[in-house]
Amino acid sequence: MDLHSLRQDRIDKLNEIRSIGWEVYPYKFNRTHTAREIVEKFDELADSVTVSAAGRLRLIRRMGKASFADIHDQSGKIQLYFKKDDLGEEPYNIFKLLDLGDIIGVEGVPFRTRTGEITIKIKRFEILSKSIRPLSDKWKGLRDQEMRCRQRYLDLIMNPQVREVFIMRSKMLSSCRNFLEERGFLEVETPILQPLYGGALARPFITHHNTLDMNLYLRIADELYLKRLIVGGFDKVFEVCKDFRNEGMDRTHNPEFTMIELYEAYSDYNDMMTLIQEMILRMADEVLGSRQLTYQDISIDLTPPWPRRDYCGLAKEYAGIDVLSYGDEELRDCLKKLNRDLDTSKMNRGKLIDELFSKAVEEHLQGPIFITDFPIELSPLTKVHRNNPKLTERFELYLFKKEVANAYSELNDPLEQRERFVQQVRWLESGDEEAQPMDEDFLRALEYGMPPTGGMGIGFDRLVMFFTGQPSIRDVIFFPQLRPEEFAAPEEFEEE
RNA sequence: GGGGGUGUAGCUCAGGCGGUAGAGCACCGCCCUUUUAAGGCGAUGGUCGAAGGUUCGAGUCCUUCCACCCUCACCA
Repeated sequence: MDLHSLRQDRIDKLNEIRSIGWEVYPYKFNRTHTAREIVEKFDELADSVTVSAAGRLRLIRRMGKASFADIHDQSGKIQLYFKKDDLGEEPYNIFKLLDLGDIIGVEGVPFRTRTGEITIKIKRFEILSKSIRPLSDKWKGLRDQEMRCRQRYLDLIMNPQVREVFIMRSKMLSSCRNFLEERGFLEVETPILQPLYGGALARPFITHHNTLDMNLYLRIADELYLKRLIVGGFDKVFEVCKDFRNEGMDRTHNPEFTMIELYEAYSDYNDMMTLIQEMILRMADEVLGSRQLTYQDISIDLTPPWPRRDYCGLAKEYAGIDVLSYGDEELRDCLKKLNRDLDTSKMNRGKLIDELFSKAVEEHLQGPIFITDFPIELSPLTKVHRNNPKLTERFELYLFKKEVANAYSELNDPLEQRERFVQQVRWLESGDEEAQPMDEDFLRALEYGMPPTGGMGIGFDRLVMFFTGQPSIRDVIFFPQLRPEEFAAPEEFEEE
């Protein structure tokens, strides 16, 4: 049967049910119990109490004058028993017109079948929503990766594990919020549409405001706005921010993604290390109930303290390179040795160092591990290291060879910040599309004085991937970006 | 952007060296009043991703294109 006939079949049934006088899309239904509650409270309810429940019909086993069916609600599933003698002639005939996927409300008494399954013996039922499109295979579910993303609702109906992943995502976010709020952090909201972008090294999305007749950028990070709030006297702030970066997409990158950024006045990057360690442990304890994190057959132990290794030391150990004393040309040569196809001619010093590190070192960082004290070229918004002017007080946290957090002692010297911006602008003008533009308004804010501050950004989607064992970022974002689909309208509308 | 893979019924998948398109589930009909992916009998259902080409003949071979997946490049 082709889709059109299957759909038309269901529309015909819908009309037949209506013609008998039953409502097909009513306004409301009163439930007394969820599926799970009926199972949990079965001893109090059995064979005596009339309960009502509602959900989507997922299986029907018809046996002539009596039938079993399973409905699913958010809590789980419950079996229903429809018996012609109990329901009467007309309702039982209506029941025969139901399809898998319909949403129904039922009323009846819980009992246990011969085989021991808790079941509602239906006295009365209502159709709450008639489904006119068939679900996927009842046993195999929905496998097609593309359809799973495009029609996430169908994925959620058919594949119960998917629901669990997103429930865990939600729990992780609450755990995070609770953790920060308990420590006096205030959740804030800052602009997504920004006249200037900044706070990270990435290419932005550009959009246009008609009334102002100006281009606006979708934010690539919140950093510069949150620091303005620190200037304004909020000592501890965080934001759960959707950021947008106009770059490649793959297993660990979606154009829009979620970052948790937080800033704490009178702290430095050492405090941030302690904080993220406690925060992730809290999530692990609350959401996983374990401090072992297993991802794709690799297990890591989150028991603190997590090792700290400095950036230059790791570069020396794994690449044999002394990042600080090498000149640009020497760095270029080293990079050529690691990857001869790479075009290094347009790379500035920051890019060269960054490239070397990710080629030679990253693969060793199973984690949890803090990489500390990055070269100054990589970190235009970070305070110079208190013991070494070529370094900055910055760290990245790695789990399973991937960066999941990035933090610094925030640069609060407005004059030095201006110089760093000038360098970025030079790189921007020489073709580095990821360098940052000058932000005079941000500099003006710093000139009023920002306290010493520790700040951090946490790649939330990746953290969810690792906690839930999902291989792709697309599995932890409800509606990941895909190319638009070509749509054919249902046949009955095609002529109009 | 480079390389590799996938695309066949509503869903999940088979289709050897080119010879009339297959299964399970779903759907439809009949039987069945405690089933468990209920069962039994029967029927329907296809622009084989799209467009070209080779051939007497293409799901199968060739070319181009589209979408998705993996991988590399780039980034977070």
